Amino acid sequence: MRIGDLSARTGVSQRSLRYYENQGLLSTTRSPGGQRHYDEADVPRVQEIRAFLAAGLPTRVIAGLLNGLAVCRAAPDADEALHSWETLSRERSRITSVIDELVTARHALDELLAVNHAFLKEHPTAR
DNA sequence: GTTCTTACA
DNA sequence: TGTAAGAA
Repeated sequence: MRIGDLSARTGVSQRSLRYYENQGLLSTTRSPGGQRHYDEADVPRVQEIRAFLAAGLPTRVIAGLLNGLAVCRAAPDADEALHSWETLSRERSRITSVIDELVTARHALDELLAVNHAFLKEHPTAR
């Protein structure tokens, strides 16, 4: 499929898709005229890229993760897959830490909101 | 009509 | 990342 199709199917702009390719996150095949061609597997791949990007990972890291993912899928029991597996596992831990920090931040905000709510309850005219 | 590259806001 | 410009 062409870039317009992939864009429509993933909701990701053509601009971003070209950018992902430049960052080494996506590989494409070119038609004689120079047009990019994507295959079905690129749809879920773009979805993964979006998820990692949303998780705050820099494109450089994502490129490495995606490769590791490919390696593990190709030969789950190969030697090379072990290193990739560890890298992926490490990244999972990092993301878990970030989530924990976000949850903590949310708790803090909840408390501030609770205090503010209590204040307004005491002084209805304050607002 | 769709996509490509390059460049600018 | 959006958008514009000019070529393919």
